[in-house]
Amino acid sequence: MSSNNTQTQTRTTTEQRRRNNRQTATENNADTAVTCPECEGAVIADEKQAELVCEDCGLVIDEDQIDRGPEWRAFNSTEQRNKSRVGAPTTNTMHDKGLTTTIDWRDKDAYGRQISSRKRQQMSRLRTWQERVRTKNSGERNLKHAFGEIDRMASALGISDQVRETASVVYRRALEEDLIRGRSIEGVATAALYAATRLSNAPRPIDEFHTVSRVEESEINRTYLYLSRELDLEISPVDPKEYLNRFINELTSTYINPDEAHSLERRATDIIEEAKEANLHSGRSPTSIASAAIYTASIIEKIRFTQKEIANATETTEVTIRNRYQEMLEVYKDGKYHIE
DNA sequence: CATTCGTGAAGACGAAT
DNA sequence: ATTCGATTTCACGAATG
Repeated sequence: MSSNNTQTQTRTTTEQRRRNNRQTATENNADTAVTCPECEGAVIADEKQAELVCEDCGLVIDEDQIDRGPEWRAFNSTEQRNKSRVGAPTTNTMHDKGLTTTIDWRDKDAYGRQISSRKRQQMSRLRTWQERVRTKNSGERNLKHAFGEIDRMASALGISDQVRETASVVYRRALEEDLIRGRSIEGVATAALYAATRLSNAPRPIDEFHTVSRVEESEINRTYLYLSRELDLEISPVDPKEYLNRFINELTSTYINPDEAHSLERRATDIIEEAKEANLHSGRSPTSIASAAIYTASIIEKIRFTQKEIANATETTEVTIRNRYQEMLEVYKDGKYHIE
């Protein structure tokens, strides 16, 4: 809150100063009125087209001027009120875009004179607080950026608000524990979102995140492991059943009716249970188990899908399905289900 | 012809050293 | 830090229907 205030104040004062400057500038212009070299008529400045034009004969005196005036378009209600966006140019090279004040470390005044010890002490205190405000701002900015990313990715992947919330909490904790240093904001944001889906028992295969996040898959994984270790996130291994819903929806929405989808899912759930009994799941990737179970279910239920179709819908490959589904079928045959 | 099946090479990962 | 073993993926060709 208070940091926000400081910032807006800084901005307003800069703005006012600019505005004053601008006023004196136009006054100066009026004093040294230009006349047209052709007809001696008055020259008017067309700021919109960045031209100096003679009012009488239309001669263009000077063009391609830079328009230093305020922008008169309004982008939000605040801007609409002041109809102005002037201020110091911002830079991305500084974490606060250079909008905060910087206090020199030298104990000199503006004329280079040594300042009194009392002033020196005051300056020292000011520097301390300035640094506090600045770093607080930096953290806030970091969060803002990260939350923006999280929101964007979550929208793209259709992840629920509740999971986003969790992701934000994870990210905030990471920031507080200084785990971001040396890592990209986007990387940590992605990892936090991935962790959140795991924490909320709504896991997504990690490569889905890669499609929306510019960050390499390996980095997402690395950062995720780091976060979960450092933050003691208690994340249980993914149950392949968690994937069934999504995968089957993905697979069936265009092909078959909801009833068939349901029986497919029930059967696949059954198969996974059996497979777990037989310890077929340990060491294998949960997505493999899920997709192989779906393929097996599709055979049993006689709702055939090709391995290729399932592989596409489940972020695995046909080969992996092949390698898994036969042993699943074996186990399942010896269990409740008997096929001819 | 599409689908399924099998294989070897290569990469990633975890556990062990 | 390296090594080893299991898993997954890729690219390919053969078998099947």
